[in-house]
Amino acid sequence: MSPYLEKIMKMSHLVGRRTKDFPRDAELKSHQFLLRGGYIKQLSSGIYSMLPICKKITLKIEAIIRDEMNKIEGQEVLMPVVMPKSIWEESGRYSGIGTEMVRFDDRTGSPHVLGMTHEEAVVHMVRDDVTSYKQLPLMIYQIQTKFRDEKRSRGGLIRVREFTMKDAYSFHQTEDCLGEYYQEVHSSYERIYKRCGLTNVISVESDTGMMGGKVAHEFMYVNACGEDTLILGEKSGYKANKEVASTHFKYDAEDFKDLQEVHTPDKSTIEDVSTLLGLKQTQTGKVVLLTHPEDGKLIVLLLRGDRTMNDIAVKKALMINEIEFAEEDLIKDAGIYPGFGSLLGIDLSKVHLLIDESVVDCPNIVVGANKKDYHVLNFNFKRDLNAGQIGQYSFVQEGDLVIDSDEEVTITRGVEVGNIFQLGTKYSKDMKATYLDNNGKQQNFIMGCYGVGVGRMLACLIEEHHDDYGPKWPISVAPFEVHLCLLDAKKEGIAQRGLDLYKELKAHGVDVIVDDRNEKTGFQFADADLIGAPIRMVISRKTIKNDEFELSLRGSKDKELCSIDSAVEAVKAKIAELKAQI
RNA sequence: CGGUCAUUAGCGCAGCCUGGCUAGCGUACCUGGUUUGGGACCAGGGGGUCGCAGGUUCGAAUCCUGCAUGACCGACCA
Repeated sequence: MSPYLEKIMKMSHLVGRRTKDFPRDAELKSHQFLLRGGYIKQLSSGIYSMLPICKKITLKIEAIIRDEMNKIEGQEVLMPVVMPKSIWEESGRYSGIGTEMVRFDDRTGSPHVLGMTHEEAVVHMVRDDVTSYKQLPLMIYQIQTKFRDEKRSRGGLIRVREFTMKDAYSFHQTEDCLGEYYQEVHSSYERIYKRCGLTNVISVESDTGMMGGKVAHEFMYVNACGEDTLILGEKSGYKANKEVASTHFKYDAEDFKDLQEVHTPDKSTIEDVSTLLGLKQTQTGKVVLLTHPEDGKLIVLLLRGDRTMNDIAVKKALMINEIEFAEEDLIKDAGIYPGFGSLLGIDLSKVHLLIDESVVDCPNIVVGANKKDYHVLNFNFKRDLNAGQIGQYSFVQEGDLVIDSDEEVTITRGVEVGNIFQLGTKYSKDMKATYLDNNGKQQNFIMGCYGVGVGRMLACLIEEHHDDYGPKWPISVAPFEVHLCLLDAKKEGIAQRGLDLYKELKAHGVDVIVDDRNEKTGFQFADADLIGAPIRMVISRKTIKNDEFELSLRGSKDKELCSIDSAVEAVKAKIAELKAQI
């Protein structure tokens, strides 16, 4: 081999500067170590370059994903990052998606977008190609770059604008077939996380969001740094994203008391009113006032005072994409007095009325009186209003009961590292993608789609596996299996013996990096800790005397001495041992 | 989208309030030497459009205006 090429994968030539300085803007451990270890370099907000050790980890994660996708008969493809506007118009999403999709014109002025997901592209790919039921079912996947112009990227690789995603799309004749395949993918995902060494992952029911469709699950890495809130019933096995979680309400029956006005000067917030009247916030009601984007009418949502509007549920109930808070004029038009708003005595035909389940049976609550400085005691929905569309329009909160159970919910946080959706025929209908069934009749494909965020998973792996000095990579995804430190490299032939061993290990397929720099022990060890290879080998003046090296695991104080002559066997045995543990 | 703060060498920062010689410190980097089991030491050295654009001034890293970029926090409670 050329002497120039031989320098590769030696610490002296590794690109990616490690530093003991803590980056100023990094809060999360994963973010700190990714920067301190020379894994990533930020180019812009939420846009990062990946340096060699990070790319190596990514390749290993991708190889595991690829292997699992192939096991469930996936066919790997590559779709473009840049797509013409036209296919996004076909699906109707061009106007449905907001500014998170980057739009631009090419040199001829024809409009294009950057792909943030690839349902449109895959349907375009398949619809003229797959024409017979005999070709179904099938699954197509890719590992590719997505760009989403997020409002706020943060936390290193946890939330970014440009990222690598494995996305897969399946096509079926029947809902049953989709349902079965969906379960296959679910199991496949469980194997992916396990093989990568990410253990604390659960799947939860989730919102279908911009994807459309009915059934959906998200795979959540459970950790406080997560941006999603999870609602769990530990005994009943209930698991859902807060966005779609349901609860149920139980109230002790009370006699309905008479409505009664009460003077509440300048007290317009729930907190002030409940304090003034000596009531709990659960004994109050409030209205949230919104504008309907299509007919411009006021939306009135009645909630128990302590609860928070679930905007996703509201949008779903009214089948709209956006909601905004109502302007004061619109509120007054409907006959509602801001700050003391109420539904008592207003013309209900002028508004969209949504009733949260929390108030339906909640007895004798305080609500606004619709005039300045007054509230009304003892409102009872069924007696005093009994109108509107009842549903769950508030988020589940601490103290709520798990649906169909008397257990209190457990609330925790998670990072979404994967998602699976049953799309049904949404895209195949909108984009006119059909095949001929065995009766020669045209049918729309029934579809599913399945995503895994590669970089986000990498960051979660650091969150799960690290100590004070750096990441402790599971051997299946580690940038190197073995980190070989040569101490006192100038002395007693250590450098030569070490580099020979390094070449021998490489020749036997061991993924090894050698620290060939003439650096102090602590300096080398600190770098080794930041790189986080699971196995460490050391050759030094002490060990070379008996032609030995020292073998230890990342983060462990236990060391054993082995003969260099039998190093390959010893290291391979250790690698096998670690792999067997995953 | 709103608020707050920031931007000076690869990284972390000082200098700015009160304008003034060649812009400084730590770390990292280069050369030579001594060192080597948890981030060594000595000597020498290289590296800066002080985020950008205007303005004030004899003179701007420093004062003023605008812009850009980034970070953090917030975004139902009428």
